[in-house]
Amino acid sequence: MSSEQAHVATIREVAAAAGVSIGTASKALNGRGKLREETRARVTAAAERLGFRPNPLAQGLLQGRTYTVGLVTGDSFGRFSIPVMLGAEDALGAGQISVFMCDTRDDPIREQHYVERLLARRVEGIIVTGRRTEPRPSIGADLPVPVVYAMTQSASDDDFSVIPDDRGGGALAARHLLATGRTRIGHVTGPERFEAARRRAEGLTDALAEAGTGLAGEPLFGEWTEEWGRQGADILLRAHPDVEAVFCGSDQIARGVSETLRERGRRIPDDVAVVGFDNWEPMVEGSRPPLTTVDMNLGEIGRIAAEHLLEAIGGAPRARGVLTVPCSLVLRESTRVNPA
Amino acid sequence: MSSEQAHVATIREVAAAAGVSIGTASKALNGRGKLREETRARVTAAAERLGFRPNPLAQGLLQGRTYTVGLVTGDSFGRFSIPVMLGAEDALGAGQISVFMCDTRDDPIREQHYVERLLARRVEGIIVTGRRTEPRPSIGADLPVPVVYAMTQSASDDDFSVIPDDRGGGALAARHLLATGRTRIGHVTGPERFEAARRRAEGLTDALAEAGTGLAGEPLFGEWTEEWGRQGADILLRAHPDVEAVFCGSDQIARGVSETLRERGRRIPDDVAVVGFDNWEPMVEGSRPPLTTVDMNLGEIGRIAAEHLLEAIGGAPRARGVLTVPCSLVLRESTRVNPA
DNA sequence: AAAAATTAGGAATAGGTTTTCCTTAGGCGA
DNA sequence: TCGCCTAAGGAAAACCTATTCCTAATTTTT
Repeated sequence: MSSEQAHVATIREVAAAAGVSIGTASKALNGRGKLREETRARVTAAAERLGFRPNPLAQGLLQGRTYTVGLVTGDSFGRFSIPVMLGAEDALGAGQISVFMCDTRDDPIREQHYVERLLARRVEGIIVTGRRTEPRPSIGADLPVPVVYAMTQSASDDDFSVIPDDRGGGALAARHLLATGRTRIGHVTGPERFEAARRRAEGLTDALAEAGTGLAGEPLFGEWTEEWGRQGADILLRAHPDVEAVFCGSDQIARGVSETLRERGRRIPDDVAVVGFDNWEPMVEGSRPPLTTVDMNLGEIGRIAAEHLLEAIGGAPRARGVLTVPCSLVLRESTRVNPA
Repeated sequence: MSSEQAHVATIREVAAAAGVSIGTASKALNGRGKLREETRARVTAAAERLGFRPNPLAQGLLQGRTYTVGLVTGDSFGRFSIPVMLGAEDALGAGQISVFMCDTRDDPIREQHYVERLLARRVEGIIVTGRRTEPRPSIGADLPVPVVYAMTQSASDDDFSVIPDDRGGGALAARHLLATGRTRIGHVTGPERFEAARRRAEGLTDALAEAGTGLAGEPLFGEWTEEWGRQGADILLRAHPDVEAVFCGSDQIARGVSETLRERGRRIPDDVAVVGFDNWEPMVEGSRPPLTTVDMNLGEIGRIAAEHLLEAIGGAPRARGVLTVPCSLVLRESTRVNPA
C-alpha cells in the first residue's frame, strides 16, 4: 500500500520546465498549432521527465465530456451479467471509455440512488443488465443520457434492449436432436413465469411442429435447479418411458436430468440424448457425459449493447425496441449419434 | 434509449434564476456563509426547478479529489473476485466513492495499460483482485495512490494484501470432523502449485496432529475439477478403504468425491463424511447430500480491503504485509453425526 | 447621535487544460 | 525601403464550482 501521494505534474510545470507558455505546451503535446520542431521536442521531453498526464477533470470540464458510462446490474454481477459486462467493457475500453460499476441488488431504491449518482457524475450513457424474468420497469423515462438494456428487457417500448434469442435457442436444440435421429423429445425447464423459459419452450415446440412431430407431453415447468431436474426426469420417464431425448431449460436442470436418467438405467447418449442451456462450464463439464448445450453468447450481447450505446452517445438516432442475438449450439458427448 | 442530451443546468443559471450571484448560490446550496433564510429558499427552489446537480468535474478540479477508485481484476470477475468486489463496492459506495472497473484477463500488458488509465483518471486508490496461485508481482512500486490486494497476494512485502485464512479453514474442517467422531480422514485437493491448496492441507494436517491423530495417507493434490474428485476418491478408497471422512479442497472436488463414494456403496454421511471448500451454492446444493463446506467470507475480504484503502486515502499510515480473514464453516447434511 | 459590530451578499480567485485570438519578428516582393 | 505575409509563440477566455475576501447596509452599543 504505497501512499506517497506524489505530486502529479501539471502542464504549468511542464511549460515552466520547457521555458514556454502554458498554451504552447498544450499545443506541443497535442500536436496543434504551429511550433518549431525543436520547441515541440523540448516540451515533450519535459513532460516525459516530469511524468505529466493531463488532468481528465480539467479536460472533461472544458470539452463537456467525461468519457465514462455507468453499468448497473440487478443480479449482483452474477453468472449472467458478468459475461455481458465483460463484453461491454471490451467494446467501451477500446474507445477509451471507463466504466462505473453499480450493483443494485434488485432493490429499486438502490437503483434509483445509483442512477442519480451516475447522472451526477455526468456519465455519458448507462447500460442496465440483470437477471431476466419478465420485462423490468424502465430505469427512468427521459434521462438526459442514452440507456441500453442488456440481457434484461425494459417494459417500455421506448427503451432499447438486447437479449438472447431464446426461441431460436430452443429451435436450435430441436433441430439438432431431430438431425441426430431423435423424435420423441421431452422438455424440462424453469418456472413458467420466466419469459426465457416460455420462449425456449415455444422455440422447441414450433421447430418440432415444423418437422411434423410434437413434444413428448407438455413442457415441464419447475425450478432452475438440479433437484427439479431429477424430479422432472422421473415425471417424464413415468409418462413417456420411451423418450429419446430431453431438452433442458438450463445446464443445472440438464445435470439433474442426466443423473436420474443414469440411475434409471438409461445410457446417455445411447438411449437418451440430453441438451442443456447456458453453456455454464463447471456444470457442463462436470456432467457425465459432458453436455451438449445452447450458448447465449453473452459476451456478444454485452458488446452489441455497448456499441449501440456508443453510437447513441455519438449522436446516432436512438434505437428502440428489442434486439435479439442468436444463440449457438455447443456440441459435446450427450447428444452424440448412436453409431448403431 | 432516450437521448435528448438535455442541457444540464449550471450553478450560473440557478444563480440567475434566483437573482443572486454565483457565489451566493453556491453558499445557499451548500449551507455555507451567512444568508437570509428567504434567499436560501429561493436558490434551493430554483435549483430544484432547473434540476441542478453540481458538476463533479469542477468540484474535483477544485478540491483536488475525484472520489473514485479503480478495481482491477485478473480473473475476469470470476467466481471469487465478484463477491470480493461486491463487498468492496459496499464499503466504498457508502462513502460516496465510485468504482472504475477493469478486467485485465491476466495479461500484464493490459494490466499496465489499465493502471495507467486509472492514474490518468486520478483515482484515489486501487484495489487489485484476482485468482490466487502463488503471490503475484506487484502492480507497480511507488504508485502515487494507495493500493490494496484482495483475495490475491502481492509478492512484495511493501504491499498490503487481504486474503482468506486457508490454514484456518483447513483446521476448521479438521476440528469439525473430529468433533463428529471421525478420525480416519483423507484429503483430496487442487494442484500443489496453488498456495491455497498447500495452506489448507497444512491447516488440516496440523489440527489433526494437535488432536493426536494423522491424515489418512498424504494429501492428494490434483486439479480443481469434479473429474479429479472422482479419481481422487477412488485412489483414496483403494489405499484406505476404511476412511471415515474426506476433506476436499473445493466444492467441485467434493462433489466428484461424493459421487464416487456413492457409486462405491458408501453412504454419506453415515459411512463417510465429506467437507467441501468455497460454499459455492450451485455446487453445494446440487450435491447429494448437500455439502458441509468452508466459506471464505469473500464479501468480508472485499469490505476489509476497501476499508483499508479508504483509511489510506484518508492519510492513515500505510499498512503492509498480509492480513488473513477467518473462514467459517457452513453445516449441511454431508457431515451429520450418525445417530447410531 | 456617533461608533462599532453584525449581517447579507457580491467580486474575485483558484483549480488544469484547450482554444481562440494577438503579438512579435523575420522574410519576401515590389 | 516599405508593406505584407508567415512563422512562432504568448495572453486570455472558457469550462464550473467553492471559498476567501470585501463592501454595503443594517443593527447594536455607548
